[in-house]
Amino acid sequence: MSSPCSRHPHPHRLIQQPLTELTEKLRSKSRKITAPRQAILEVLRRHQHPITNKEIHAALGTADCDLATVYRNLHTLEDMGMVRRFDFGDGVARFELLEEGDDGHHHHLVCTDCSAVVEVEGCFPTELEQALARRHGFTRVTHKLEFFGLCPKCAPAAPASA
Amino acid sequence: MSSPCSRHPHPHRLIQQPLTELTEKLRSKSRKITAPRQAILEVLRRHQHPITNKEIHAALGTADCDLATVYRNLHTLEDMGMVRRFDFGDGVARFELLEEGDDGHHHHLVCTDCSAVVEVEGCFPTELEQALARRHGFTRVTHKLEFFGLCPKCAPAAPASA
DNA sequence: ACCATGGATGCAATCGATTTGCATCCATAA
DNA sequence: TTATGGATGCAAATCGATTGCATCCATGGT
Repeated sequence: MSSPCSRHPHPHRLIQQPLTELTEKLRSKSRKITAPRQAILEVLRRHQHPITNKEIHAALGTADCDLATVYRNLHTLEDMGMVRRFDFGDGVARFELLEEGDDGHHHHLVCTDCSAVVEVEGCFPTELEQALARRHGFTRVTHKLEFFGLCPKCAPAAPASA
Repeated sequence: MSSPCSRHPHPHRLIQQPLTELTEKLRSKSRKITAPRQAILEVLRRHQHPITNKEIHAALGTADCDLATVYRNLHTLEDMGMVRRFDFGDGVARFELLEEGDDGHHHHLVCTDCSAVVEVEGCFPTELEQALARRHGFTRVTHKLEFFGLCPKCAPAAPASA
């Protein structure tokens, strides 16, 4: 779960939207613009990969706020459609800030060793999903999909040596 | 999370392998054949869909054994490749007993309302997975995929009325 | 600018799933 | 039959997440 690999930069999720626009969105939905809330949004804005409540809390630094407040705010932001929740199957929720108009539906390739994350471009073909829905009479069908493997830096041994 | 819908039978996962073969597999890997273990295997054998630790514990009935023992045994069985763990994203682990030679890789379509489960035939195209692995230098790439929606019995309103 | 008010926060307690320490037990091999 | 290491029961501990409650304060109305 530590991240030696996450050091090397992947070109993902550079949020262009300034903090002011984000807080404005809060105001427009009659949410108060508080210090903890702004700080949390700023942390999310700077992060390029899904981040946990605890990580957000740790990153808050000076603008310290209670961990429970972080949890509550992420629920709020999720309800507002400003962040998307991801589940990497390790029992910890992770969140990504969404740009205006982005529904955030995408997937990740996660290193099972160092937790390095690559955002997966493109998505699972929806035809299969629709066929599934039709075949079984389900409606409003969505899916959760994440890929797992060993990243280059965590690969077992040098491929060309020995 | 209750299951009004799970009543109507889906023709899935009828485990043919008798209990004796399963316990034999335990013996072959120098695992002791204890009463709790046999009872747990029998519960798993009868179940056609992923089942939680607590559900297994509840189903044990007479052959009551400690919940911690259920947890420990499912880890053991998972390590032995006899069961497969599934994650429906609700923070509870579920397990399916595997037939001899089955690696258990498949997916489910789960009703978000009543938790009815349909086993999804076929699997996500591995080409995309391999392309992903190649593109990012990952090895041993796998994936987790589950579908979610509303089952026919939980659908909002009668489609033909009103 | 002032006030009232409901949302927001801090703090501690609680919850639910899962794990673990430890003493005891027992299935199995010698 | 014995010893022995795995297995179990029980309780305590972990861990992520939620919640009750008193207090606070951002914001709208005046």
